[in-house]
Amino acid sequence: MTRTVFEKADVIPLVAEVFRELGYEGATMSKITARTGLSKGSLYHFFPGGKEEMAAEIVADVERWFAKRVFEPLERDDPKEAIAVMWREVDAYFRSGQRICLIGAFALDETRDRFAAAISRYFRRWVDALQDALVRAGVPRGTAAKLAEESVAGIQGGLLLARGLHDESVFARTLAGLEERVSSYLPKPGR
Amino acid sequence: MTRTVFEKADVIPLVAEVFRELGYEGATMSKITARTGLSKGSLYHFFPGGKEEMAAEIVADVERWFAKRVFEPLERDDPKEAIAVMWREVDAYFRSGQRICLIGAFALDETRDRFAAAISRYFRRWVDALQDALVRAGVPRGTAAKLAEESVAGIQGGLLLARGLHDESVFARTLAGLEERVSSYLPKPGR
DNA sequence: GTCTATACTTTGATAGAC
DNA sequence: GTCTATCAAAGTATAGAC
Repeated sequence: MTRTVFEKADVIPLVAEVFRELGYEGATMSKITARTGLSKGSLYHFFPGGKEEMAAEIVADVERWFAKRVFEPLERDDPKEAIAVMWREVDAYFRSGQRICLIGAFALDETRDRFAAAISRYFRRWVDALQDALVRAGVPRGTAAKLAEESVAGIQGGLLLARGLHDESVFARTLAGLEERVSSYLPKPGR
Repeated sequence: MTRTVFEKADVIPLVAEVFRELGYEGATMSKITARTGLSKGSLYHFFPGGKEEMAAEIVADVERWFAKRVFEPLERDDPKEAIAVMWREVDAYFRSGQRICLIGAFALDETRDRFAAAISRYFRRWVDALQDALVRAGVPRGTAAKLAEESVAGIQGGLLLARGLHDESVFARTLAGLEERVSSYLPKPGR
């Protein structure tokens, strides 16, 4: 008999995928046990607070991932390079449009109110970090603010439309279009 | 004693608002009765098929609304004028960012699979109608395709980001940015 | 077309054995 | 740390009176 023993760090991404696919309300305990292979006993062992605690930890985990791979580079590294890294990381994270943004999905219904602070912090930091990088790259502040907001919204919209149309290539084109547009505003050898 | 008697046509927008706010799974019968004031008896009278039938009729209703106010004008009327009408109607429909797109929200989780055909038809027609109008307005086909996809994705992303940030002005800026961008591609007195 | 009362299922959560 | 068994609450849906 094979028995798999998990640590919490292994469990989070597993459960996260279920919430991502089904949404907060759709992710029932029985669906989570069925799709992860973990029993209710195990799940409540890791998350005594139940669903709410699970989702909160998942949101925090997503936030940490983006902070490390996207936000911090934008805030700290060479801006043009960090922006290039962003397009690459975002494409990989969302599996070129096959995956949606869990935090974006939570934002759309009243699930938002449960995690309002974390959700707005996530989007706020993304927009601000991108804007900051653009300014450091030489883009005027006002233009940078517009481009940053447009990019984050565009990414979310591209994911949504790709899913709605059952056509992941929509996301690839969205990302390529945004990258080209942003690049055209970068001074020097950009355009 | 006041007793309100409804017709189905009055009930649909009422119930639609609950689905829009709570999502398909979040919109439980008791929440629907609580928020609409209609009892379960009335609801099952109008929708014998229960939740699934309600949501299907709501999706069809949204589709009809957009067909009449947005898609048909884009397909039929003076293209530049129809595009201008689109920005105006979309802003009004989504209450300048205070409301989200029910069909977009359905697209994000597995609710999509229940209504896959209607959802993809809605987005497909929107993108195609806009592209068609742009072509008729003199924009090259490839550019028009890109702009149309970008606009529909942008609108959805703007709604999502506005909600995530608790800041409806994001949607106003998104819409203004898209309109300006699209206009810049229109020949003649556009730019 | 409205409603309340009821049947039955699923849900979230707990207890306790291994 | 894993699991199964159990419970109260909430879920969908139905029946039938007005």
